[in-house]
Amino acid sequence: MNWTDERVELLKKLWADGLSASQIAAELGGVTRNAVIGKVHRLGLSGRAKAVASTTPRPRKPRPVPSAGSRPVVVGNTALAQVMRPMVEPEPVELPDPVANVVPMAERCTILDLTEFTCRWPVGEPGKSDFFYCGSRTKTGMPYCAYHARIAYQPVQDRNRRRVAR
DNA sequence: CCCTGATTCGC
DNA sequence: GCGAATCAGG
Repeated sequence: MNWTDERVELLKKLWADGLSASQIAAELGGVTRNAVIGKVHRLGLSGRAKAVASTTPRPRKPRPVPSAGSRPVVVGNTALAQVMRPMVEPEPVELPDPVANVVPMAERCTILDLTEFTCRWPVGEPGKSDFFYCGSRTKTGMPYCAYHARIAYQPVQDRNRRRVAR
């Protein structure tokens, strides 16, 4: 997944909106929060709000590298994220939310698995085989994980705006 | 332990 | 240029 102009633009927007790097990474799909942060720095967008006052120059550390068999390292379910992204015609309302596809497979659970600390955000069609709950960890006392909470409590038109007019 | 951004440096 | 690994901090 390369940094197309469109993705960079979205990154800039979300960063300006104050979203965290991990949230932006989930929104973009196919990238980690490290990738987002790295890009932010390369774009010169860093220094948002409270710069972590690390006046102390961080000592560098030697990097032991696997060297031999370079492992693939799969990050998240990038496959699903990729499928969702290339939405050619943005239909206003009934689009499946790209959000649904950022939920890691490992976290997904049924209603029976839900606890006080698992995200209750439903994904898919209830009754269908692909239906599940997010299952990610929630903030204490919250019904949703940090990411879905943000969406759940966002005004509807605000949620749609991005898809419609981006 | 969860999370945040910052930084380095092999690729 | 990219981003994993790692850091410092909340």
